Amino acid sequence: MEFRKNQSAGYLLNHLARIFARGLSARIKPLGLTTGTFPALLELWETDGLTQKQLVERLDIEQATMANTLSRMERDGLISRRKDESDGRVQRVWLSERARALRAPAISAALAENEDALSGLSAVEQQQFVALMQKVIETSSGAVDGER
Amino acid sequence: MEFRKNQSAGYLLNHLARIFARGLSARIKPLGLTTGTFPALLELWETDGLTQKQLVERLDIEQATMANTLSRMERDGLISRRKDESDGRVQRVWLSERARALRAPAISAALAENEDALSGLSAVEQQQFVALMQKVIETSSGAVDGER
DNA sequence: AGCACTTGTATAGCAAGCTATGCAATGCTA
DNA sequence: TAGCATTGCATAGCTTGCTATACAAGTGCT
Repeated sequence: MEFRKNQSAGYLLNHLARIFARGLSARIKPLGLTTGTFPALLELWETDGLTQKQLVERLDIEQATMANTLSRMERDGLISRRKDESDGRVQRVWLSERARALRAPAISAALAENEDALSGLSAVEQQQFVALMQKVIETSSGAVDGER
Repeated sequence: MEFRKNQSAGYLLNHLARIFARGLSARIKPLGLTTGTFPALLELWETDGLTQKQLVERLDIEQATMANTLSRMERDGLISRRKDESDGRVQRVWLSERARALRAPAISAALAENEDALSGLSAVEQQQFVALMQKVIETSSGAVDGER
């Protein structure tokens, strides 16, 4: 049985994701942010007032995880959740002033982490890498419509 | 501030790692295995009797996580941990017969998941993708000596 | 209108990741 | 040899991911 962990995409992806997450976590910790809040914040910075369901769909994250993440974010003063006016089941998520103020430093941290972690690749290789990842995501069953 | 999540390596890696983990998890569940046990099993299938510390180093996983994972594996009858003969602090990890018997089906599952998830890439692109990931790992501060 | 079905969200539980801490064993130095 | 520093591992706690379940609100059908 021929199996080499460093030839396995699944193994390498898990390892890389952990490396990046550690790096990002260290950079955003001084901002009082954690990695799990980041994707949600990215969406909300673009469009405030999204429903939890919209976040779930856009980010391909399970509903229960999102509910828990949003609870923590509300606990930490990043968001508030308010019931939608026309549908009593729906919660809309609104950013706090604090969260809005964190946009620039948080994004700087993420860009710096990406730059740092990819510094061993040439500019062309970096583009290739990103393009290949995009393609795998688009062609996998986990694809989220309109991911861009 | 120009930030697009689908241009961010960190974001894409987190997403891909989750997609692969979901797929692998579903495939190894019937074997009674979970994704976190997989890397440790891979190492132990190659070399039985490794210490926890060796596993931690080889896999770039934090000691506490490894201790907990090994506890669960022992609970599930996959391994046993025994004190080293010459150093009272050291625990050596030994595979059970059950774990040995799971090697072939588990590796088949992983190979199938990789093949499936990467099916949208050509053979050349797949090689490129793996090579790029290897390179990022090797050049990052998370590199593990002799990873192969 | 009443009921069955669907939808959106919260909660419980487990795994897997990390940081922090504690304790026993070992190694080093005066 | 004794004291201190270091090492290996277990445990606590939190976050982040998933599956499963429960409940209320909403929708659609008869």
